[in-house]
Amino acid sequence: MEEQYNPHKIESEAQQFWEKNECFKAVHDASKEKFYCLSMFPYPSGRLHMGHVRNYTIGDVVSRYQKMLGKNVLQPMGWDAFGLPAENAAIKHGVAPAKWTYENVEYMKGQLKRLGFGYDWDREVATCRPEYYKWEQWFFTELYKKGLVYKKTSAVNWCPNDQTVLANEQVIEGCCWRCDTVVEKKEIPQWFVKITDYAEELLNDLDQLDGWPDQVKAMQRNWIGRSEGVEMTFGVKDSDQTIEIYTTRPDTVMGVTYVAVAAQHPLALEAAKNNDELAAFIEECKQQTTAEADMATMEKKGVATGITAIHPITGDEVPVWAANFVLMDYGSGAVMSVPGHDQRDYEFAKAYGLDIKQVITAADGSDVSLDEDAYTEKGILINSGEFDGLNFQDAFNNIAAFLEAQGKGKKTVNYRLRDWGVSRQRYWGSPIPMMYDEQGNEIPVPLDQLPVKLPEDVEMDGVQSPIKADPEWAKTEFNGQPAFRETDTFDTFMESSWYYARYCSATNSEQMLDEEANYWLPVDQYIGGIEHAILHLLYSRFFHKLLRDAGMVDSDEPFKRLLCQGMVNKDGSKMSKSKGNTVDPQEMIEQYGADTVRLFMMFTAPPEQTLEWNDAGVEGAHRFIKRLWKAVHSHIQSGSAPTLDTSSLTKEQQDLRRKTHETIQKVTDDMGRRQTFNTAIAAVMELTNSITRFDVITDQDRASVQEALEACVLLLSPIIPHVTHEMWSALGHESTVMEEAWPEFDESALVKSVIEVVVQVNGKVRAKIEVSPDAAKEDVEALALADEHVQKFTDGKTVRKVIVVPGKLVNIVAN
RNA sequence: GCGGAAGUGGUGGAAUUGGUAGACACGCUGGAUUUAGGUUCCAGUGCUUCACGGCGUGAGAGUUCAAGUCUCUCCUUCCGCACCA
Repeated sequence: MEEQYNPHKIESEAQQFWEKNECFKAVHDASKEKFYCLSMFPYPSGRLHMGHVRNYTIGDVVSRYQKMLGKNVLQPMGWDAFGLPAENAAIKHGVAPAKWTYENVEYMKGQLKRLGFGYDWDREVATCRPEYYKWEQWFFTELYKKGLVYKKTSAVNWCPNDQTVLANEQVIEGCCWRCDTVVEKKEIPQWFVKITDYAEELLNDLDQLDGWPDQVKAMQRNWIGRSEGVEMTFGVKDSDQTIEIYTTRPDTVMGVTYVAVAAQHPLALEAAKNNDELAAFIEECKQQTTAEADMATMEKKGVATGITAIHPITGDEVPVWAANFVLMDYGSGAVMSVPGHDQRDYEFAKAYGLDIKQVITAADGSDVSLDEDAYTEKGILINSGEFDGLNFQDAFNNIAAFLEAQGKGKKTVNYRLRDWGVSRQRYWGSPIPMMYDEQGNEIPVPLDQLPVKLPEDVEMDGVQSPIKADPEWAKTEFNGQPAFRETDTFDTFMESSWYYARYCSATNSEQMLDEEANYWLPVDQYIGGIEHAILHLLYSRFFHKLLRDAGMVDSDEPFKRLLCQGMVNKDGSKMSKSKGNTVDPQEMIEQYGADTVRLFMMFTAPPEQTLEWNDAGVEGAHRFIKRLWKAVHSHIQSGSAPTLDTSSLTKEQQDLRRKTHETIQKVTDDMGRRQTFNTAIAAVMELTNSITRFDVITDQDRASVQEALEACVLLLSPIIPHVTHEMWSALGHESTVMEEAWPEFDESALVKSVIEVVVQVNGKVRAKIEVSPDAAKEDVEALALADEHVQKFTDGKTVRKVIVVPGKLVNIVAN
């Protein structure tokens, strides 16, 4: 062992050792308990950023810790390789997206290796490889055969900058999630996957996910948006048409004074043919749909359609209005309006002079006024004929039953979740494996013709996808007849929705998944950014259920435990190129070595919390490694230490040994149950400080230090694996530290001969006394009362009460 | 508006079950080593007070022998969703 800590030499040697001995190869072995640890795979953008380093360090620490616990660990890595940036870079630099992507993959792979992450590279996947997307294409055709895939022409979110369709989830406050351009509406034929068929299961199964953050589960619940209500049918006067509406407040049905429909509602469109004002309004609404951000605050506007609706219960005639606040794609695009008890309906009624009728009054009898606002609380029905006096729940049930008996309505469950539009008009993605005959009939591409390969050697003109620009590409045949390929590609969320499963069977060229999938899955620990709380994590859960229903996996959920790591900030805001506050991981590794970067990341903040980058903090982490290095070096200078004789330890030796075992106990809990790696490191730092302060005179002193140093090395090895690899052998071991068992604490070492007890008078600390751990309560109390510092504060007062918390404190109440 | 998280020294953070607030580290101050800088080592470091003490976890109330932790009211910040009938 060299006297000076030389991270580059040590790290290179350790990495070579791991590679040569295939230390991270994950082998299917049904006799062993498995642990599948997965970090979200990166988009190969060029180089790693600090967010990646944080994410992957956490994953590597968990993996190495679990391996030391004796688990058969799988930790794979791959590339989310399709997507827009490759096209943009290709246009900018005149290089094919594939070439750009593969070069980035090579560079970033080198960076991951340099950081010492223990991946099984034999299972590496890149989603842009035909071997990968072949199975995605095949699975899509299977879903098509099952009726879970369909094509429909619909208004989609269109980003005029990226020239592509966006999923609802990719529209952030009316703007493109990637480039922030204001999104427009466009009518385009699209492929959809029926995620709504699984809405209920996706919602209910969230309850199984005990290992997920509440925040993420809440976001998914919110996104799925289940509501219970009643669907009912209004008649149309002088017509056999009807208007379907959905409401969650059927108890207010007797307060309906008008019906509002979306501008795009078929009835409104029809009525507009003879109504210029309505036609103009519909046109105006089309323009407005883009700015969804303003929707909530937008002024309520509408135009009377001239149509009269018939109330399903009373038979009363109410006007039908087209209104800008009614959404066409939620429910049926029409609502019953109860201005007395719905704030939007109220504002609209006020604006257009429509009737406001009160049908609900407060359950506690307090005054209800409709002068300023609608009364939206649930209360007791009035002015509602036979339903008067009912509360919300009874009214809900009775009115639903009444409508059902009349054939005019029924209870319904509604979801906000929409089907997943997976078509993209971009080039750099998996071709959608469908074709059309000359009549335009849909034909799924058969398995023996898969994959439908995306040509990789292309030139990008920056306007159109090369497979759309080249008419020859689409030409194919089916059963001897000419056919044309779909030229749209999949949303890249398709690839990232099942990669976690493919790692298990990554090299199988015959099947999408095999028996290994059921050995490794579900993922025991998933780690990634909170930005995927809805999109990726919901789609993956959906895909897992599809795989399950196709008989390929037998679990219901893909990710048992989820950790969303916080952002990496500098100067108070997220590191980003545009802000110019990035720190390049590569530079940090070159300056300090991988172990320092890993240690700093794990020490500075708990994993879910935002981490503030601090150059001085990196120095501090580096300094700690050097201190530990020095402690090991000076210890081994005097030769090997004898065996520790625990039966005859001095007080100082006992104290150090207790500290060692307390540290093992705490770090074990912090690394496993709590996942607070920052406090685990702090505990080892304390132990290191105890070692440094410990006077070494006898052989048994050296044996105590040996035990303490070994604990430090073992406990830190998941976090700083290279330097501990070197120190472990320097401490005289033939074995490899990463293959050692995680240390266990010795209960008997934790026993104290005296314990310190805090003495409070009226809740304030006044003294500390030393007592035997098995001292009787009465004796501790007597000792506390007799203490001179305590007496200073009890003097002249009467002791009313004494509380003794064994082993901790005494509180004397006196006045 | 709805949902979620958070607010503790100069800074990052710790306090896990209601029981010593500020572990560990950064920074700073003083000292040793050094020609100097850096490194390394030692000591100090919540505020206040000469001291005994007093005060102190966003604000205010409450429960309790005891509150950073529990309850209520309020303020602030961050994140997500948002005309979803």
